Amino acid sequence: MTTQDVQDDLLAPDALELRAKLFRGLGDPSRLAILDALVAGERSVQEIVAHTGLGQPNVSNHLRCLLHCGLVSRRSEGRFVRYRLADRRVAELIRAADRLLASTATGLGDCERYTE
Amino acid sequence: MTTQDVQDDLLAPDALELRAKLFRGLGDPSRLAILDALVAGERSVQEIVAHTGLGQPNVSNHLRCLLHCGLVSRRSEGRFVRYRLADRRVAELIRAADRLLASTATGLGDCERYTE
DNA sequence: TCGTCATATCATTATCCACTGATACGTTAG
DNA sequence: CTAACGTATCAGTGGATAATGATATGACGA
Repeated sequence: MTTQDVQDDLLAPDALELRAKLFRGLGDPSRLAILDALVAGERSVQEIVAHTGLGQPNVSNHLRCLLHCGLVSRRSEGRFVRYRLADRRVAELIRAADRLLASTATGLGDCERYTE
Repeated sequence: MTTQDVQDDLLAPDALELRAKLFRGLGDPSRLAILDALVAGERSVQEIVAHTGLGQPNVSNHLRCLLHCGLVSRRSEGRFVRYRLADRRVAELIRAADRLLASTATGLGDCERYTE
């Protein structure tokens, strides 16, 4: 078994880092609330502010982050900017997480590691 | 539209928190490495240490966390404890994330918000 | 019974990351 | 052209979370 064969069994470190980044990106309640607002369709920043209850600069900053990593897309319409999910698999990933939460990962309710 | 109707359009705050916790739980490179080691099947703590290169107390602590939230399960075999993924949907969630990374969320490579 | 091995626990420390408030920027209407 | 509206930017502050090293605990073998 060559070194390459050994390595084939391991995930490349940067692939692991990318996964971690994606999950960390989704690990923020504010960004999840924003994505949840977008599951229903295209929305403006103000509509998202109203939907989530978050502050406008906060929403704008998170949207910039989500846009940069490619989870959402945007188009301008005069002074309004409308955001949407870039791919329906974003919603699918969140639904897959929900199914796991409902069936297996039931201990998160009384998790002591993460604050509520 | 009653208050209840309004609420129906919003995700319950604690449902959002649970999602955030699950994703934060997966947002750690060490825990992802551990889960990746378990995708291949049941392993002992030492095997996971060898596979991931992480310290033994570190692996043990993360396994405790994963066990508590329900993502992995364990069985004792003498002085050895063997861990495995509690549900194949854990691996499916990770694969769904990988597909998103490969196709849409391509900006995470040069993400400035999260360290590498 | 005791030493060894495998695993678990925890305090300390260091690092990571989100929100606010003020304000800048672009578009629109009068 | 200017004020108002919608959105974007950012420094400062505060809170969250992971790894280490030492050590405790339980099982096993001689």
